[in-house]
Amino acid sequence: MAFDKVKRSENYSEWYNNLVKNADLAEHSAVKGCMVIKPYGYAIWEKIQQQLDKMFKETGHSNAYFPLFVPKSLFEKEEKNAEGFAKECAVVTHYRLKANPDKPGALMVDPDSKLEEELVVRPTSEAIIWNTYKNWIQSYRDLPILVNQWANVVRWEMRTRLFLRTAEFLWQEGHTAHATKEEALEETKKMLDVYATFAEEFMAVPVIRGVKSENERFAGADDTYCIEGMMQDGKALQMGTSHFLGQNFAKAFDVKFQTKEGKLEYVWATSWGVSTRLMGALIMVHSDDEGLVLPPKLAPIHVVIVPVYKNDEEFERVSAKALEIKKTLETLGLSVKFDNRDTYKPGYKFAEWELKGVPVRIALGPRDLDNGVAEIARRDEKTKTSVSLDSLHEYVPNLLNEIQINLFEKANAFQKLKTWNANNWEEFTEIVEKREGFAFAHWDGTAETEEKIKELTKATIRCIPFDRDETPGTDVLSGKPSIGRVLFAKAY
RNA sequence: CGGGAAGUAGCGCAGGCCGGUAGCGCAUCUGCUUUGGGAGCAGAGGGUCGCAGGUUCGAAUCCUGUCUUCCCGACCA
Repeated sequence: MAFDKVKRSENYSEWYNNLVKNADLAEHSAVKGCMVIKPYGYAIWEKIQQQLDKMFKETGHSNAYFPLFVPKSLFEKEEKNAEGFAKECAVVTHYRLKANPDKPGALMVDPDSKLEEELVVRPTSEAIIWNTYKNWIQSYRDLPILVNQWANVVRWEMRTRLFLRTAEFLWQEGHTAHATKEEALEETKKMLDVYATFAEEFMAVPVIRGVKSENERFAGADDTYCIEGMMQDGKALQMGTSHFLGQNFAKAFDVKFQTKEGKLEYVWATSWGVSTRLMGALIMVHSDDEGLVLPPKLAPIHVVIVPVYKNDEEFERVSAKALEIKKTLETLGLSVKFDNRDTYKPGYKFAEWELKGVPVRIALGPRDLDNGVAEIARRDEKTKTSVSLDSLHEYVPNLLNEIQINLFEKANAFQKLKTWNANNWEEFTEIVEKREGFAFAHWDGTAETEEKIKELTKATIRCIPFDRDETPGTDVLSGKPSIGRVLFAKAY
């Protein structure tokens, strides 16, 4: 185990990279831009999946699975969507290898195995799904269709970072079909709320909900809703999107249904997704120089028990009590690890479990047993207290709740601290470039101004918040009239 | 995809200019002593120097190509 000591405040991106590797979350693979998610990192992703999946089911959705490959002819049907993704698609052109006659032991693509039609490796699944939905939908009785899939997708990125942007990543994509525009809009909003609730209540990350500007909108959508979180370097991270697709895909794939009145109409669509990028957010929002800090609700291990002892006899004594505590806490639904490795000293274990972000540590030694207590350390505040053994079954669950709340409140306070109204260009550049935070500023609503601001400062419109200040004003750059403030920030 | 840097033991690095067959710290293994914040001592094991060519009697070192990573830029539904 390596314990790299690059401080968060000194080099944020190096700190992030080291943390991902040292906490055993993920590593690079032999494939450019693709990562290996290691067991501990994957365990966190599984917690994320389980909770989201539950929330999807509670809102009436079912899981299904669609193919990895999309025939090019289907992919290109919805023009804007195809255009948007064209530059980053992996394409399968052949289906066979053969021995290379010039190089013993080497293989080559068999030129005789060229596919009649190229297959696009899905960067997203709208095309294959809408081609399928066409067969599923005849009448209003077939609607709505509320389907989600957990899958991998590929986007050929030029510059990658573990979890934040990789060529292949894991995500879920919901794809729904509705009889009316109102219902589809309601679905779009509902799923964004699911994401926001998940981010705030489970990841302990406060998010700003809003609509994307036309520039930032999903290609093929009429509207894209999003949640945006603030990382500890003041940059924004898009943590989830929900798209109102209008009738764009229904028209492209000719998906019509017969209404009660017997008329044929195009169906209305939504799609929504979150990805392994959430892992990046989780890491960047809470962690510190000691390593990962996990909110209890997503921690694979809630409590680690570290025994302290001098000899076999003491170990036996401490061990017996530790196992008893483990059992008690597990009965309460907690995940408890008893670190009884004899090959490491307590101090080493403390540091290791801190690196891995385990929310609560219980240290237990002979001295504690004599006093009927255990030493409880919380990862978020790095404080320690002695707690009576008799009260652990109440103290620990309460502490976990407190940590969950504390992490959200700290993140929330940080976000508020680093968010300002920018009333003129000077203030705007000061906030975005020097103070490194979020700026609520007036925007004239044009793509030109948006582009220009991006060119000058690298800040983009993260979203037009749903609950924005709608006091009219003048654009921070162009001086033209604005009907309300929008959220600007540098983004990942 | 453009500019810069890097790749040598599991991890972090030295060696490279001036070619002679590889070293340090941590980790690992064995033994003893240890164990309340990253243990000590003694001994041991582990590397075709990213990969492929080339120059040379001889290449980690020089040359060419290639792959991967990092930083900056362009791109990022």
